[in-house]
Amino acid sequence: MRADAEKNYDNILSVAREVFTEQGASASLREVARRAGVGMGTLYRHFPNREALLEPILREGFDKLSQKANDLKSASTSSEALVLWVQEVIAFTHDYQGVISVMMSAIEDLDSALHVSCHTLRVAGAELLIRAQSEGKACTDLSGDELFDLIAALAWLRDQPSHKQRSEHLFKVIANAILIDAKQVEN
Amino acid sequence: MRADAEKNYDNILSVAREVFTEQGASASLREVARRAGVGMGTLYRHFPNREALLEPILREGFDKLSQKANDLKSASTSSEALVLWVQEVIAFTHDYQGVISVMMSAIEDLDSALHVSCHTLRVAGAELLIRAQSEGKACTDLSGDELFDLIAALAWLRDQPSHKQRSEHLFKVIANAILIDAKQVEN
DNA sequence: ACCTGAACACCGTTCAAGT
DNA sequence: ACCTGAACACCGTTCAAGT
Repeated sequence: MRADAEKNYDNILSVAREVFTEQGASASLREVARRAGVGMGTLYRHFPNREALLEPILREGFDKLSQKANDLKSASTSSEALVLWVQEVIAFTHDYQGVISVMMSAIEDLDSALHVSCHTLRVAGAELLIRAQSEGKACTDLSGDELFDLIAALAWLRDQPSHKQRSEHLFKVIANAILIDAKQVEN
Repeated sequence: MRADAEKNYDNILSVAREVFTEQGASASLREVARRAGVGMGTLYRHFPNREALLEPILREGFDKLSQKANDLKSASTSSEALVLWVQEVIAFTHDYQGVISVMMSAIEDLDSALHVSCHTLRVAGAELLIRAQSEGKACTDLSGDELFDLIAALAWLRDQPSHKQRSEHLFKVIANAILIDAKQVEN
């Protein structure tokens, strides 16, 4: 890549992170180009669509979440690790409002630029679930895909104008539904 | 209202129902005006915004759901009534993809044309919950508002491209989490 | 009273023209 | 190679002009 192109690429990306954080994952791409001081064609040359632009931004966060999953495996009990990790994922998606819908579509769409990273994230969660299940700490009546659906539903709820507090209580209700025997997730 | 105006009003409404069913709750209003054969000004005169247009359409469905809630009170046990009604609500919102987000906003926004109908619907659900709770069939650890949040989260999940089957199983997992002692919702 | 449709300010996406 | 920005086809919303 030519030096000027690389500079544009990096600049667009860092502006996009800003704009998506401020205005959510469906913010105007024109606004990104404007703030980055490049023409629309330059943006489209580097990132052919919105998902291609979200990909490097989200992947960075997803990688940290996968790392976190590994850390939790050694630092916590299997059920604690599961609960804490799910909370981390929800908190992360909340930084880019509306991104959870994009992720849910990407996971179904093999051609999406986001497909691989989203799939990888889901696998990281499934591993924590399987670990808890094998220790008899989580319902075996739940698949990794279903766990991800639950995370998505809770993340969506967290994005709604309805109170954050309710969403936290519901998180506990659902956590207690999928965990076995553990002392109840404290109120 | 003048006769020609009333005719336009009715026509716009029935076209809107069609379009929202086909393309979801955020379908193009221009498209509605086009299909109804009226100018944009006419549409805006009768319905100053999208929610005003959704209101009569949704209210009709909400009224049926409230009726259904009453019917279920006499026809079923309190826990069955609750579960069946929640399923009805989810099925209804699925007819207008994306409408659940609009409903969630409207319930927070006192000025929304949809506020009253959404609030009423939530109260109907809360009554079924309270009834089940008073008979010891549902967790007392749950408010009517939280029940509605759960319904919304499940409805959102149902709208995602991810499999319908998973969303049904998760429904059972969550139903069993909020009901007490009842024989498990069958698989 | 009520209706029409052009006008305005946005958007995503493409592509000829420039360097 | 890469960039620019006008062009195109959409959108929601408003409003002067018509009946």
